[in-house]
Amino acid sequence: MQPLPREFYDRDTIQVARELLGKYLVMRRGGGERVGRIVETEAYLGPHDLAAHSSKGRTPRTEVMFGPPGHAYVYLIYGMHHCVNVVTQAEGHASAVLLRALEPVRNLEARCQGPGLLCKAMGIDRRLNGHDLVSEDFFIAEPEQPQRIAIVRRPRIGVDYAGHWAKRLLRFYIRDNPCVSRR
DNA sequence: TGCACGATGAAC
DNA sequence: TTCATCGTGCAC
Repeated sequence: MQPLPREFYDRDTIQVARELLGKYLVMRRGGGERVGRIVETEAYLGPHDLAAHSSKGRTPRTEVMFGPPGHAYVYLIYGMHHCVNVVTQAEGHASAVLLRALEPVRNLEARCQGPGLLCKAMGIDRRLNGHDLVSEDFFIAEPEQPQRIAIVRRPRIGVDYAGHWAKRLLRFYIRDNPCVSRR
């Protein structure tokens, strides 16, 4: 399995969010290899998107979002759960795609439906913030035999504070997949 | 220096 | 519906 090239991430964020569905998230740190199939994502469209962390401006926390594409933006939420995003588009664009749920493929026994559970199952924490996904130990790859999928669009979860941005259909998931966090 | 509040998950 | 738990951004 080959890591997706940086050009994959250096594109329109909605396009990346859709195309990440069905891809494999691979973790080769700490011994064995853990692999999950991405079944649910959300797009965060830069500083003007009031639901995006980058709407707060360039801060120590959001620094990675403002950086080059293809890097992991990992943060702690509610003091106890981690969430992982992939940075998209050109440096300074400050957009990203949140990975919300996986379907277990290899060495994933724990449930991984929801961004916090996904990180727990894959062993992702803030030490991986800024990690380059164009690498050999933590990356995203095209599966050997890609499946044909139907994509459902819904409003993003937990962003009711974001005004009209909360209504945008920026959450994507694989139709009828049982591992999606919410219907 | 203090404080309100989450891109959540689990229990009740 | 409530709560655990703490880093972040912003008010003072």
